[in-house]
Amino acid sequence: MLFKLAVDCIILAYDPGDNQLKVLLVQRENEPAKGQWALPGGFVDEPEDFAVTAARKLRQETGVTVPYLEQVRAYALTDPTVGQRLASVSYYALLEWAHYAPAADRTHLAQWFALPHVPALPFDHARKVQDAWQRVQEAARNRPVPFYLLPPKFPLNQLQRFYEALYQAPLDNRNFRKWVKGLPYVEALAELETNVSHRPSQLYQFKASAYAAFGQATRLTPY
Amino acid sequence: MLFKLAVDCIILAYDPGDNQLKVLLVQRENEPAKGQWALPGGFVDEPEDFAVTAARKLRQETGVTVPYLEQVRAYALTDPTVGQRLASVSYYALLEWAHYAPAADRTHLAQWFALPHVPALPFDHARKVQDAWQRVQEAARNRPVPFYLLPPKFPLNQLQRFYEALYQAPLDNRNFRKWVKGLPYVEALAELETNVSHRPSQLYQFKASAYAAFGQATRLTPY
DNA sequence: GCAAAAGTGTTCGCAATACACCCATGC
DNA sequence: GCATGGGTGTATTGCGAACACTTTTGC
Repeated sequence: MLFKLAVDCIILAYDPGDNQLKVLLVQRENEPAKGQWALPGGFVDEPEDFAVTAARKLRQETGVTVPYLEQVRAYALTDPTVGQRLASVSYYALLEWAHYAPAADRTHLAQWFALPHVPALPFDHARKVQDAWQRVQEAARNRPVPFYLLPPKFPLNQLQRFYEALYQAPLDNRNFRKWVKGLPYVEALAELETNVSHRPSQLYQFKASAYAAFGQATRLTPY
Repeated sequence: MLFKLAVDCIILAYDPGDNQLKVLLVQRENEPAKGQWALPGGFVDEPEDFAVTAARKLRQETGVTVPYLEQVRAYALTDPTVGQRLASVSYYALLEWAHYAPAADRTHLAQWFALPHVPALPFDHARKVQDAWQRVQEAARNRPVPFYLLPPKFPLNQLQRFYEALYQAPLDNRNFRKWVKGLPYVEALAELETNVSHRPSQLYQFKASAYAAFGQATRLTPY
């Protein structure tokens, strides 16, 4: 028994404009579900690792090049209208918001949607988005996820709002700052925001070098 | 491009005899890797969910019926000698040691191997075992994994040795017992071990009813 | 001077860790 | 009575949680 194999990409970015985690969707140009918003992806049609296929499809459809893709899981397509046997493997990627620069030769219209407000999605894409989101939440407990999603320099309150968006829960500002200051891989810069109509915030950055040693020892998520 | 899709099963059980987590392997009866120990599994050849296929293959090859299977992830088979495109999806299951009762009509010789000492495995099976083990370790942080692996009645020290086997790390006996006694879903029985040449241990059991409420709140893993 | 967001300390309770000896049984 | 594994308590420490006001800037 043979299968067509599809890959789906859940591209996530943190929009500092409205402090929301967003997922990139494309408008389908073919049946089924033509015209609807859906996850970018496509059928595996080259003898290469699925992640490579996923990155290529993503590049074609959205014009975005992502640095890496992390597998979420495989799904047996349950749609009873498809006669042929189908399976799909989904991947998530974390993208810095400012790096979103769709190439001109993309084949689909792409748009960001805030995670708690994604539109109704065809097939099992809604579930895939949920699964991926949950995986990122879990990943953030073991790895420095915000490193991939925040700009190189950021104020602490932005980091806090990122975590609030990721876990959809408010955090105590003082406890949060206390926690961050204990982290070995976040360092303060001697630089302030400018041109804001309120007290300017100090900027921070991630120290990539300090990551390697951690992951087990220090707590990576805020309270 | 079409794929043959395989499923692989990582069946885990806790052997109270030597206090080790073990994985069930079968001896391959066909090429490639004929005669070697490998994970039970096979090609998906029916239009059904992969997990169902996995359970059926498992039943055929080892004679074991497992209550459920949990997906680990999908793999693109990287073996360059296979001309045809192959993918595989692996599943793990947790089995109570005493429930291992292979049916007579099984097609392969099956044997348990202690997790830290699995033999060299063909294909990418070694990696699959490692991935599955890690997933079980993670699952134990959110779900009552020992419930599936220990007998209905067990002494506390057996539970401790299970956790020590799972995480390959020694635990402090007094702290462990203190922790267990705080769990709402482990209850002491008015029953003792018998016929042991030392002080008999008290038996405990899991209270299935108390699981539902937890998973987030109470810490599920020992120190 | 006012609006808007940044930044700052302390207290309390509990959970995590470390640690050494007595107990009950079979032989 | 001795070998074997089962069982017990306390003190310390550091982290998680709760909580309200002052500071700096642009306009």
